[in-house]
Order: sequence, then structure tokens, then C-alpha cells
Amino acid sequence: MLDSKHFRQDIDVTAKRLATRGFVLDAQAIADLEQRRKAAQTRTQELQTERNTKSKNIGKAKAQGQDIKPLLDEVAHLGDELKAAETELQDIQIQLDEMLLGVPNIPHESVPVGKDETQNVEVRKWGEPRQFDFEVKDHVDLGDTLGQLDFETAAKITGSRFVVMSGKVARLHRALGQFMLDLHIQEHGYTETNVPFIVNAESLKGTGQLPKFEEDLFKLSVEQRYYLIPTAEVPVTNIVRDVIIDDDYMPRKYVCHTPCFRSEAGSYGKDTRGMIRQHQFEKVEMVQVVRPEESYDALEKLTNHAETVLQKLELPYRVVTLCSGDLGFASAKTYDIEVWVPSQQTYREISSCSNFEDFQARRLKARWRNPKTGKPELVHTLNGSGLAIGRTLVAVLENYQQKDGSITIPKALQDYCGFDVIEPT
RNA sequence: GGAGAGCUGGCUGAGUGGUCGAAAGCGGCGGUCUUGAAAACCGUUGACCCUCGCGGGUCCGGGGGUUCGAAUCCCUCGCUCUCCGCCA
Repeated sequence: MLDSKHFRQDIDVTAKRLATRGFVLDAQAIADLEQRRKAAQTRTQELQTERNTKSKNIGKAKAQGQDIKPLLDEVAHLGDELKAAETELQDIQIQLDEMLLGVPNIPHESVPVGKDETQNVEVRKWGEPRQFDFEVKDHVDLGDTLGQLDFETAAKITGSRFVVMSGKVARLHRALGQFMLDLHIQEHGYTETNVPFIVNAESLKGTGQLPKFEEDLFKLSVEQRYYLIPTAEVPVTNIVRDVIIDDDYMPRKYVCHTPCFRSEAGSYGKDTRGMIRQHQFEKVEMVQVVRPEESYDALEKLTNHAETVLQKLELPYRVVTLCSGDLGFASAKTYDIEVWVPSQQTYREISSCSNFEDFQARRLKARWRNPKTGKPELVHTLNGSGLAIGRTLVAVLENYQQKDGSITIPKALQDYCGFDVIEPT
């Protein structure tokens, strides 16, 4: 959520900056509502003042044993008027809040202006895609040959966009999660966190998935208003909801391994083959809660932390800055890390690292006590995948495939796996 | 699942219809003392909204109600704790 000041002052500047990400702000409607809100609030407050002072007088008069009847008559009309004024104010406020909740974050100045993902800007590249002297297979065929990646059985058990892994592939998958967690904990200073995989609507509102993106979520029908998490970002970031953090405890750095559940509504026909886009996948997520002045520095570091995983796995990747038009709803700036996928001869997203500035913090009422001012101030929140495990598995299978269909295991993972090659069973 | 007790400021905790945004303590901040620190003592210290300011308003778990007036009474939802039952 943006600061409502953006709607009271300089609304045209705000509208212009939001336009760069393809969002049309109805400035006039907001200005009108703001004006009505102001009038209603003033009116309500006047009536409240009157009620407060007169009620106090009644209390005093009663204490002195005076006849309070005339005073009571005086306030008789107040109740209804006040109620009407309060109701009006509340209605306007609800409308304003709803509008505000639907407005995305303002892109940071450093974000390139662009229409869609074709205008994202490559920042750097790491590693050289391997040259194969045989025809590469994609991970689905590889998994099939190995007999350890089974989409058909998953379809029987549940439906499309699920997978059953078995044997060494399942073990590799588990090893990847362990490896990533350990790396971020031991080398990058994150605190391991274990959180609920089911969250309430408040939490989803806090991080920005609700109210706008409910169709992307799995909603539980038994427990009203409970949802499966689409990312660990939701439960982890909500740790600091309604909290005032002491400066000594800043910044907060959490790492968390969870399953993620996404309905993938609207993605029909996209990446239907294989593990790229599943209803359920696992991810190691990094979340940072930082002092505002540190957040852009933190974004660079967080992105590097995610990159380190790929470097240790020796997987070629590139980093792109999302252009304004491709930015997620709550993000002010996002770097996507894309790993080389040999079968597609292209880089595919494996991590998304974002600075939300105070956009989430405002919804969350997540604050820290600034020692300079002594006042509670909104924190900045960031998160990034470190990494999406399913997609990393795809990258390892495809990049490390051998002519005979076997997979060699990256050095960094061999201890975690307990083997150095996966052969067809 | 059954019975009971709670939810108050950064924290602990008093407050059962009026002058209560709210005692007290802790913590924080400033000062005195001290070579310095600790201790002690004195002072100060909630959040949010409107306003250039003066000032005003809201907030005692959430929502609703009763009342001229609600932290206090009623309803409802959520959560926490204790006991019983069940259970990985």
C-alpha cells in the first residue's frame, strides 16, 4: 500500500510514475473522495467534540447533585447526527482504502521503463552454457529414462501440474533444499525459520496477494478464509506484522524452506510440460526486514546470496532488472535470476529478488524504533528465492546430463546426496 | 470435543459507567553524582488521523450494541492460559 500522502499531494506525479508500469490511476476519483473524506471527518470530529464536552458537563452536574434534565435535552439530537456522520465517514474511508489497496507500488527511479518482459534489462551473466556433443534431452525425457520422475502417476493421484519423484532424483531434490538452507544460514547470516503452510486472509493482505490476486491462491473450503501459502514470503514476512522492532534487532534476515501452492489460474497452456510450472513446488526463501536507508544495498546483497547458490552448483545464469511494466504488484524494484535451460536454449527464471520498500510494511504495520527520532517508523521489506528447488532440479538434470541419459551430481551437492551420479534404473 | 479464566501502552500490570489515554513497575531518553562505569536519585517517555499552526479527534484483542457518556455493561468473532477427554 502506498502512503495516502501520495493521494493528497502530488497526485499527478504519482499517476505518472504508476503509468510507467501500465497502471492507470483514477486521480480525479481519488481527489473527489479525499475531499469528501475531509469534509466528513471535520463534521464528525465537531460533533464528537460537542458530545464529549456536553457529556462531561452532565457528569459534573450529576456529581454536584444538580438537575441534569435540561442538559440531557440539549444532547438528545446529537446521537443520530453523530451516527449519520460517522457512517458517512466510514463509507468514504472504506472506498478510499479499497482503492488504495488496489494500487501497485511505485517503481524505483533506477527501474528501466518498459512495457513487458521483453524490455527487461540484462545486468550480468555468469558461466558459459555447456556445449553438448549429443542431442540434449529435456528434464521430462531425462526423468523418464531414469524412471524417477513420474508425471502420469501424479496426474492419477491428484491431477495435472504435479509430479512424483523417486529414488535418487527425490534425494537430489531434498539435498538441494538442505544445501541452500545451509549456505544461507552458515555463509550469509540468515536465521532458519519454520512456519505454517496455511495462512489467514490478513497475512495475505499484508504481503499484497489479497485482495487483488485471490484467483492465484488455493483457498481451503473447510476453514473459512484459510489459504495454502503461494510462497514462504507470506508467513515469514508476517512475523513482523503489528510489531515494533527495536533497533538492536535490525536488520532481520530469515531463510525458510516451504512448499508453495499456486493455482496457476490464467497460465493454461504455459509451461504445461514438466516441472517448470507446478501447482505445488518447494522453495527456499530469503526474507529481510531492514532499515529504510539500507534497503537498496540489501537488495544487491540478497540477489548475490541467491546467485551464490547457482555459482556453487556451477549453473550458468544471468541477472535481469525487471522493467517497470513487468514489475510485481508490491515491488519497487526486482532482479530476476535466470538459469540456463539447455533444452530450451534460453535462460529461465529461477529466483526473483525484490525490494518492496515500505509498501508491505504499511499494510503490515511493521515498524522499527528509529533511534535518531525515537519514533516508530515503517521498515523496508525484501525477499528473494534462494532458490526455487523444483526449477533448480530441472537445471541440474538438464545441465549435467550425459549422453547415456545419466546425470552427474555437482561437486557441491555430492556430500548432501551421498552419490555422484544418477543412472537409469 | 467439554469446563473455566483471561486479552489494557515497547514490556509487566492496576483499573467494573463520568474529571481515565489510563496507576505502578520495568525498559528507553535526559540530568545529578562519578576519573569512567554501575548503583542511587531527579525529570521525561504510547500510537494513529486531520491541521501551516493553534488545536481537535480516534485507539484498552476485532466487530456490533446499550447509554447523554463505555477500558468498565451486553452480543459476537478471534486468540491465550488452566483442567478434563481424545490424539501423531
